[in-house]
Amino acid sequence: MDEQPRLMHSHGVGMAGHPGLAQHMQDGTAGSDGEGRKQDIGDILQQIMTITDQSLDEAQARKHALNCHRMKPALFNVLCEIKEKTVLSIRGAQEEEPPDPQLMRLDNMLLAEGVAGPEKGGGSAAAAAAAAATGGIGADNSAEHSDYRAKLSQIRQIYHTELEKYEQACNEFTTHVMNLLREQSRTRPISPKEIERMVSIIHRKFSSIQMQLKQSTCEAVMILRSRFLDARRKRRNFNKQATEILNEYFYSHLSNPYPSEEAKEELAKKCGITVSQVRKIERNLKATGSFHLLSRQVSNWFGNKRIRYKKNIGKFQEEANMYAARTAVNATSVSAHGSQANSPSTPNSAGSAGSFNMSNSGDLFMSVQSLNGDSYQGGQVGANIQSQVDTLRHVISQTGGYSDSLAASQMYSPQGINTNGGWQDAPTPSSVTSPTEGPGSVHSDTSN
DNA sequence: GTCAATGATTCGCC
DNA sequence: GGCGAATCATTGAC
Repeated sequence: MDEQPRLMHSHGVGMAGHPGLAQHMQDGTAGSDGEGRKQDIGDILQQIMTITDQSLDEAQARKHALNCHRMKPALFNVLCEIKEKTVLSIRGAQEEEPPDPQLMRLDNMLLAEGVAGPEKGGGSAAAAAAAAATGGIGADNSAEHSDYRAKLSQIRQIYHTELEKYEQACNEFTTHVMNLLREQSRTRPISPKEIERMVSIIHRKFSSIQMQLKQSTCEAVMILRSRFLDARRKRRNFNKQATEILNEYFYSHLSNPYPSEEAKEELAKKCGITVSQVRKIERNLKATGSFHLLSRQVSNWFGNKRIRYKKNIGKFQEEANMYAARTAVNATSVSAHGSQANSPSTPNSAGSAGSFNMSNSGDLFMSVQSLNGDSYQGGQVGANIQSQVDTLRHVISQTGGYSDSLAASQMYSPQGINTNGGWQDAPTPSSVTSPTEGPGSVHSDTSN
């Protein structure tokens, strides 16, 4: 096989038309027998076209014959020209792609997280930034912090190792392909531009793999952050007292268990929201001027309670009975004492605004009274009658022969959940007091 | 370790 | 913006 360089640039391509062929023809083979040459070219093309239909041995033999053919250099040049034109037309549309916005986002995020870019404390800085962003992690969580930093540093290390591997693999593969193409250029027309294009394709492929690596790293960082910083991870069960307060309210307002914002705040205060939670909330209140956070946990609790109660009334029957009985006792007490409810001398009377004192854990009944609004509403005992009646009805029904839980659960339906699955008589939640109050009703005492 | 309970979040709807 | 519903994630009992 001849050893002349077959890269297209070395063939002096550039004449109009088919200069390679023309050159060959001018080299003494043109002019005399034009018909014979046409026949030759026709034969060569025919052989090329049918080469894939032949067996390997046959093809090899034909290939050898083609390589030795006197017209081969000219044909080779023609093919080079055609190919170059085609490749250039393809390339035209692919020049200078803009940077991928997704890749930019990933890069920015990795930089922000301290995974990409110079070390400069890397994970530590990111952990500190994350902590600052959440604002909820103090010195008491320094152990978790160091753990977080360690894990982030681990991610960073893995990311850089993998990145190096990818870059190395990319370079190796590019070199390999270039060598291969140079080798193949001996037997088929391959232009340097084509090689260049192939290299850029390889780089694009590897950069897409790199993007996957960056994506995975981002995901890992996100998971790590959620693992250490997600509020859900800080979940603590409410203490028994708080649960009882909330349950008292829920079951005593079963016909409309939608506490107003004020009621939620009041409940939140009265429940055992931890000191740190309260402090955090207070900080937020100062910073934002919003009072919604204060009752967020209460809202969550009621949201969960409503849906879980509705889903499985039977399961909550016993609990409902217990709280209903307490409230019933409360109601009975209210009825029995009648006017005394307004007496300033009565601990839970109007005179004791904000006297809802759950520190006296033995006085749940009192708590219910307060929560039902008696002590807030300045003697509007009647305003709370509806919820008391609700629970009384329930207790009376319970003692009236409902033994199976299904029947018992159905018993609740008319007073609480309607047939559509919604809460019956559920107007816009207004206050901590009975739903029978007007929509605009608010506590007279929210200073507590 | 399993599993039920439960607080918190997310999403779609109104 | 609040709610219901679904889901996640943790706790605590066993």
